[in-house]
Amino acid sequence: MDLVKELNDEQRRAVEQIEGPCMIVAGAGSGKTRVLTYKIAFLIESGINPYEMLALTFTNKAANEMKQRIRKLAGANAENLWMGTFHSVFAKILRIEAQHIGFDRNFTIYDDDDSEKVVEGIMKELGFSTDNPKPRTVNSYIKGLKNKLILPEDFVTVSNPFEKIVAPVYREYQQRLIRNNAMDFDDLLINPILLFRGNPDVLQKYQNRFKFILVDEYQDTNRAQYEIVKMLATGHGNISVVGDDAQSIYRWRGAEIENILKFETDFTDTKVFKLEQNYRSTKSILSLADEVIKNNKRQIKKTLFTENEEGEQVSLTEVLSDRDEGAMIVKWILTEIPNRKLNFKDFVILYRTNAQSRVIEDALRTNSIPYIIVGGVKFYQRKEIKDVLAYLKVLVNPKDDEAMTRILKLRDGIGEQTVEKIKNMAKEIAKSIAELLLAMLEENEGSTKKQSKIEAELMRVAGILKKYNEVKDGFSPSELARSVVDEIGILRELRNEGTDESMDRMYNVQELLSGISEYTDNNEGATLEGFLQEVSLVTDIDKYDENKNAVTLMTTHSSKGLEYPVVFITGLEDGIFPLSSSMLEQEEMEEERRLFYVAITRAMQKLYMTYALQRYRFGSVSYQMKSRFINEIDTSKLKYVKSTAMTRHRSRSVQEEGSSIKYEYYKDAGKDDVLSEIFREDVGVKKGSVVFHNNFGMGKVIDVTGRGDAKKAQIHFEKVGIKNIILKYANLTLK
DNA sequence: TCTCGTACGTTTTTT
DNA sequence: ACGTACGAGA
Repeated sequence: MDLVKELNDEQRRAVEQIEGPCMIVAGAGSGKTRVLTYKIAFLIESGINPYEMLALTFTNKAANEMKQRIRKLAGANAENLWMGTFHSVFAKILRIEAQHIGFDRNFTIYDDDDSEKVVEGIMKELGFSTDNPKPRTVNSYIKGLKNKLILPEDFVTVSNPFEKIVAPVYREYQQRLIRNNAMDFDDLLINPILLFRGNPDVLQKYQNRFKFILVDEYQDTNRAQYEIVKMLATGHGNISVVGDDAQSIYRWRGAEIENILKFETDFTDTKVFKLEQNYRSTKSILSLADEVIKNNKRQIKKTLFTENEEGEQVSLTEVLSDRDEGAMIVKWILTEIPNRKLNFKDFVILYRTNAQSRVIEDALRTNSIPYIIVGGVKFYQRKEIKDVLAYLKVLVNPKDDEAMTRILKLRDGIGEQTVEKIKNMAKEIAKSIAELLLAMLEENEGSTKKQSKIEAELMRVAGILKKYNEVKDGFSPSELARSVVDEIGILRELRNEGTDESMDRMYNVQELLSGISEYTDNNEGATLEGFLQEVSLVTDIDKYDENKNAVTLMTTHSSKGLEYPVVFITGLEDGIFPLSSSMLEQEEMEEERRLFYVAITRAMQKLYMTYALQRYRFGSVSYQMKSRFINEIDTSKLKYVKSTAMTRHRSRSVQEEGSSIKYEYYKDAGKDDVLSEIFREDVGVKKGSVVFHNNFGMGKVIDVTGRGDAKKAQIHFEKVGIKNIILKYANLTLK
């Protein structure tokens, strides 16, 4: 490992700073990951046992990538390193220490949907209406409290009517989770704190174990994460954090930008390193980013610079509609690919909300451009997947009444009423539903009493549980899952349904099974518990394969930490970016601006930005104004174009009263329609015309062959001689 | 309890 | 545009 050669001076200094608190403020594209991985490798080379290090990242993907890189640098030594997201690392620790805080080690992890269901159930039980406030509102308020580390017992002196509902629900919610032997995402961070507070010896154990702590994306840590880090680092004080306050975009989830702003005062004798050289972007992209972010007041002072070339001007385009936006992007992709010798995978299309992806997908699909979409409806949140997982969850954790409720409701003839009855019966004998049903099964054994249909169904479920409880230890997770899926006949059921959606669902279940097989094969001694935990904590971005040759679509949030040669930032409209609900408070506006900054700084070579004058929102046309962020930048430095209609206008007039915009929205225009519209420049390309090509310059057309997509021209260029050009890709201009 | 129709609200962003 | 949640009727 040659630190001097691989790193710049500041990076190297940051890497070599071994002891004490260390804050690395790393501007976008400044080699943050590089520094972090080298630092860990350097620690290992300096003789520090990887077993004594804890590295915390924001996504599993970041953790896996870093692990790989460290392995390359430090070899097998790196194996015992603890590296992962806060959530996964502390889930692991909590399983080990579960008994100290009243849980079993096989606790279930509840996602947001699960939490909301629990909240809804409690609200009904306590006699609150679920119309106003909605369970969802109450749940997210509770999450907010938990993020701020306000426990139920701290939340008693409440004043307003809303909080008077929240307080008892919150209280009961936490108790319910303990009863179900379950933790939600926030508990995975709060419970370590309770564990450490209540058990100083346990805290000491981990303080002694983790002698070196490194935290990535420190600007996005919340109160609980901050407390954990502080507790663990107390004593040795060997804590390195890496982050960029300008890229803090998770305030809504409880992230406190203050954590990074006050790090220096939190930890005495902090060494601060600022990575200010950007290796990613062109000068023109970086200067735009700078222009945007300087409108924010609160930030750590730093000046980003780059030695990269000036590059092409950033492009800003006004399009008429969301559809035009898609068509425009298609056009750009098809011209950039030959121009820059790029592949589909070199492009990313960013948007503020997932809902915006749809129109863009349409444009890509009609033009046969391969794409992958990150985020949106998550695989493990799908109904059919949750249904199967519910069985596995109950087998692992028989106290999980939420999963059990789900199972029961799937059975024929069992509905709300029956579940209510069963729940109450279980409550009376202080048992979980699964425990109760198993006990009933035992009792009924050998009895000849005639069962009602409902009883029979209940006993069938109990029978399945009993059967698999008995054999589960001898089965691998994949064998068990396969067998359970067969038993409940969900694949057959979905196939018989025969609709397109049901077939999709069937494939999803099959995909789940292969996922479990893969997990079983890749992890020695794989357990069902392990798989379920992984499932709860992976996200789309973790599974995202950058090597697949396809255009990527994702939200700006998901793009953090990634880079692409060509970036499209779409929907730069007031109300969308910045999002309207964020336009009230100064703090939130600054966060939106940081998000815009993140989007800009993903780009390496070329950045395209677009806004549409109108787009479909909530099923009807809404007229949009360009983003206020655009007014904050000097558009004369950009290539600013107001485009004319791209897509065919027909079939539906959407002109509205009082609007000066007459616009007919096209519908169902086929691929050829769009292409010929987009590439209408091509129409005039014929023998003898003089044309201009972005790469080759001026030339004269010698011959034209083929038609449609395959239309080619033989052109004699002044500079490079004769070339055969596929017009579809070339974007020639007539002179 | 289920099934079908309709009305309604949804769109932030994610571990 | 879409999914879901709820009510009426079976």
